Amino acid sequence: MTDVRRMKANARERNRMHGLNDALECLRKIVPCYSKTQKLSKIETLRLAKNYIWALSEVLRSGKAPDLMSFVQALCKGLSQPTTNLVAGCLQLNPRTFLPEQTPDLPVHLPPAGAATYPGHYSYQSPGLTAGLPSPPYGTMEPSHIFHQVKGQPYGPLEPFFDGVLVSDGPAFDPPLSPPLSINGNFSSFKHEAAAAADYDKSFSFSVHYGGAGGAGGHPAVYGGGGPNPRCSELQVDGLMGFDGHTHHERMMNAQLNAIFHDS
DNA sequence: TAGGCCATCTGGTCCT
DNA sequence: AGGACCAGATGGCCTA
Repeated sequence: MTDVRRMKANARERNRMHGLNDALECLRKIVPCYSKTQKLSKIETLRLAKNYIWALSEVLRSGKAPDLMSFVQALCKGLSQPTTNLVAGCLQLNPRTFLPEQTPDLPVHLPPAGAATYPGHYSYQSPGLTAGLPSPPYGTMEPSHIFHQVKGQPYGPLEPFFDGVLVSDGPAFDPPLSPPLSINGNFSSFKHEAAAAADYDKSFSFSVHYGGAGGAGGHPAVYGGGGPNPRCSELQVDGLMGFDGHTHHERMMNAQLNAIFHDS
């Protein structure tokens, strides 16, 4: 191969890998626990994404709001200890509470009671939960990032699962960097849980939210203060990274999910 | 210093 | 023939 052809091939390969990395960066922002300062490695991003998809599939399959412990356990399956700690840190979880066999003697550093906090989201408190914990600042993840807020109820049916597990008091290191994704779904509308659903919205209303910039729950750094991320064009085309909440893609997803749940 | 992660280069293979 | 894709090799950077 001539030098010119080789150089052109190298440039193409570089470009291709940049595209791959851009897509991976988009994936990092979609999976739970996105942090600009503590980036997940490529392999950990893929593992976490796989676990996230699996966990959400299980939620859809079972039609029930899962408990937080099971969900986080599923998220952390196969992840390295530092990544597990990061996920735990994002959720204000003590890894020992959901991975007892893995981390039997982890030191726990919980924030002092009454410390300042960002209203409405849970943040991680330094120092790290374990010796292997990456340095702060950590990413943060609202409970609603995983599950949803039911009408008129701050964190809906999952709120009890956060009791004694999550710590909502404590200084925040970062505004939430993960897209404040929430899956709006009233799992309690199934027949066997009809009673519990009495106070909830009876109609299924699934939607995936990527909140706009601004406010403590916003995403200004990632989304450039309201503009789309040019690196995620393939997602924008489909509307997944939209700012207005209800894109075509999202409506399609809602329709499909609603169909699934109404058929069941 | 070792190990992990990453970007880049390179040659091979497959497809259009 | 040229481009896309892939995997191996290599070297740099960072952290424990």
